[in-house]
Amino acid sequence: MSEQKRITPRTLKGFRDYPPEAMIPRERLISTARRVYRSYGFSPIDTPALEYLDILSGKGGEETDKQLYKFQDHGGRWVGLRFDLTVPLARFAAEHVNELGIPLKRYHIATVWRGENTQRGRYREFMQCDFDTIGTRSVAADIETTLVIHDLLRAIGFSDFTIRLNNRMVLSGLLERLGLSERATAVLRALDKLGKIGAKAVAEEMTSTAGASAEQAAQVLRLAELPSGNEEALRAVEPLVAGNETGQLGLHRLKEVLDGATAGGVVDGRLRLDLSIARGLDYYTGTIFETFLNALPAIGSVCSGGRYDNLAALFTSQELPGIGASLGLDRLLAAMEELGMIEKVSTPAPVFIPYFDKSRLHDYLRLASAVRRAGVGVEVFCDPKRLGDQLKYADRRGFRVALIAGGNEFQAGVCQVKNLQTGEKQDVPLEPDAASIVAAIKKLLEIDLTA
RNA sequence: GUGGCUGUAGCUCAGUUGGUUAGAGUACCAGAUUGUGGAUCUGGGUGUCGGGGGUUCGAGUCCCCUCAGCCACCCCA
Repeated sequence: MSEQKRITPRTLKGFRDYPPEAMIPRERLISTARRVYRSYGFSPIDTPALEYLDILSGKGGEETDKQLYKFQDHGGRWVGLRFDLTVPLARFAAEHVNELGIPLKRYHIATVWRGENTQRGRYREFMQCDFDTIGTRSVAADIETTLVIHDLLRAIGFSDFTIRLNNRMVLSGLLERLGLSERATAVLRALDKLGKIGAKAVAEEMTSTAGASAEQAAQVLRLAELPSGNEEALRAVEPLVAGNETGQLGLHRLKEVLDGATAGGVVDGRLRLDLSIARGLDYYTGTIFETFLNALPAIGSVCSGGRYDNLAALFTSQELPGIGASLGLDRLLAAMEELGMIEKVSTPAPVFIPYFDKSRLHDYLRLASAVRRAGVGVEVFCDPKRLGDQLKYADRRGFRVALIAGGNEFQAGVCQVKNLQTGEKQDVPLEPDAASIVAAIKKLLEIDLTA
């Protein structure tokens, strides 16, 4: 026998395997997002992972360019892996709006790649769950976007979170008045760090890096000192944008979004005006969102987005205004893991049937398929090992119910339905359609859900 | 991309100033039990000490490089 050369199994930095324990909550989150998006009428789309490089790098940020995974394909074409879902959406919209019509409401749940340094909740391959409404400037879309973010977080199981709301036009108006329009990007980038590094450090960065005067920096920072109540904050902003049309328009829209969200059922306190959020991406032009978990603000925004005037300017002369947001699935999962919200289960099926009596395989299979027909997942163990071992397996995987039947049960025409969480068991008549057994299972599963 | 910290069994970790054959708990596997698991008992170490090179009589331990993880910067989900 010759020695076989083995390759060390490993994954690239920032790329991960997802074992069942990780994949089950992941899939659950994806299906929650899908359900919420669909409930507002957003339709699914998908686009290729690989695009022509000029399409991806067209937007042109230097930072973006550095993070792009790019290479030449077999035909010598320069291609790249998408690093977000917005640029592919722009290309998609430019190609297909005329067939699909406006407004185009789509969601897109897919993997993206960024070759940047890794950190907790930050990977090189991760999944985004985007939804966007394209082709309208109506405030109704801004409000709806707010409601979707809110419903999404609620549906996932959070109640303690804050959606921070801002409008780029207010910032622009203020900067115009201060004569800082030229330096807007750098100033806003500094302002965006307010929550993290504090007012003093922000002021310093504004004067040193962004080239603002101390007086200008102080003026910008007054945004941070706004009262915490939304009504009061709105009133306080008024004098700051007085006489500036852009700023006033932005302020008006903020008010409309706040009122609309309240009408749509967003509880007071979950949506907060915060003029210090600026978002890194510079294609946002109006409403901006960032969502933080109050229990874990350090992990950053888990759902961000905003309004843009002209999504596809790079690809078409047709003007396509829109608004949307993106749920950071992997970041959110990292947060949920840390908050103990991830149930340790490695089976997606709730019911377990031990392969108990060697001669009864067909009976087990029949029973399993009857239960499946009733819409409940069942696993039949595949080796007739000792019952204790099989139950141990079921326990480790997180099964909720076991259907145990051996010679005694078959003789008596019953099946033992066992609650694996409490150990309680009961004998239930074994019928051809397993109706009584299904009823017993459903009852158990319901009780567990409400507990 | 820059800087700092870390890396020993699947997991959590111990391992003395460099010294012989690298340990514990837990998990896992096999069995005292051919009918009942989530804390019974018994047996089993499952390890390229992240990888490579160097110093040394001798390296898990010291030095260099590299890979990976965490933290900060940057940027962002």
